[in-house]
Amino acid sequence: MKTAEKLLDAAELRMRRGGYNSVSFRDLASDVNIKSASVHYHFPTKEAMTISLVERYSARIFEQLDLRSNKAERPEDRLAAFSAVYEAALKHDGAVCLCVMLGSELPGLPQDLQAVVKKFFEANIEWVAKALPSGLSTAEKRRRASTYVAAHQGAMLMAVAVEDYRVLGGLGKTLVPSMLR
Amino acid sequence: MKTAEKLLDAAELRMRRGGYNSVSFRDLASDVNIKSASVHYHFPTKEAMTISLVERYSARIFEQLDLRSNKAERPEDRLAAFSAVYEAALKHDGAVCLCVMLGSELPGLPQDLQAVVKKFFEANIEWVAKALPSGLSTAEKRRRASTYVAAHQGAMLMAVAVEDYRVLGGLGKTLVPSMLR
DNA sequence: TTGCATATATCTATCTTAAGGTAGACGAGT
DNA sequence: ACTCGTCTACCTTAAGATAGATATATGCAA
Repeated sequence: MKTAEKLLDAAELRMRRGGYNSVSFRDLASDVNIKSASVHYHFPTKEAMTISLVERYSARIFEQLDLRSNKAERPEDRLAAFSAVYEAALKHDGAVCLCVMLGSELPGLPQDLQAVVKKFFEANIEWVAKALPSGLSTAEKRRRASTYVAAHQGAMLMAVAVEDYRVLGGLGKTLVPSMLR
Repeated sequence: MKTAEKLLDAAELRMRRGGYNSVSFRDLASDVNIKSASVHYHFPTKEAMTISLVERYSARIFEQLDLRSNKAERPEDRLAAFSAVYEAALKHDGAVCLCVMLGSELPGLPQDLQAVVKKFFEANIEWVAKALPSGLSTAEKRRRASTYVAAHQGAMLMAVAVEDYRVLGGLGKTLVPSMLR
């Protein structure tokens, strides 16, 4: 596998566990058995690397959302697909969504990075809003979608904090009815 | 006001904006017009200071929860009080809950600090669980309470990220019915 | 085929900045 | 005299970043 990809893998894992400031080029370098200075060959700065990382992560999430929902027609099935994607990510990697970490640190992050993180959240809200019943107004859809996304982000955070992954699992059951009502 | 309190105020604001790693003794010192070495007179280490901070913060939150709910008997009113406390905190300070920040960085924090942050989350879940209708089983109460707390934590995060505080405002309306059903 | 040139990917060595923390002096109030 | 709160000066560690040397593989021309 290419070194750049390996670096992104290492960075993703670390960042999803400890956030932007917990990741150092030295750690990443030792993860892939090179020296920290060599990391700059692949990514000029830490900000640039993280932007690449968010973009790769975002693409993967939306790919999976499409995959899991392409046969789902009913709103409740599409919402369930959304939950499933994040539940799978949490369980598979034992770490929260990358943008939960970056979102919480947002004001302290470099400008351009802030922008791509915000874009990720907006895209999530839009995806969920589109999944909601067509009878609702645009504003109401957006309100509910924000709630739904927020609940998932928060649930991942709590699940790791209290070490109980069921927090995320219980979400759909509890939340979906209020989304469709 | 005492210097120690002023330091905690400064630390709280900074930590709620940027997390544990974004706070330095030098910044805090300059916030209250002393030198960074003097901070160690009031708090021996950064970890100790942050533990004090979380304890002060936790006490304040639960004080306000009791205050806003002492006349509330019905579950929906007590849940509304919970939402109101965090909405007020978000709007007043323009920053998320302290433990959203610390919770997201949890694995990278010093051990003793981790413990008090977890305790805060547990206490929140318990408070909400107690507010739920008495007809529900203990397990079901806990599941719903976790969801409710998680949704609020996530909503604060998203509200700041997408710069739209209504994300938190809309929570109660959307969520409370599913809590009581 | 030989031989030089270029691109790729890494290295060593070093710089600068900032962090948490410590030791010990100093001055003001009791 | 003693305590409180602050100071100056310093230590150690780690971070992001840069410069320039080095090795290897690829491509191309004589």
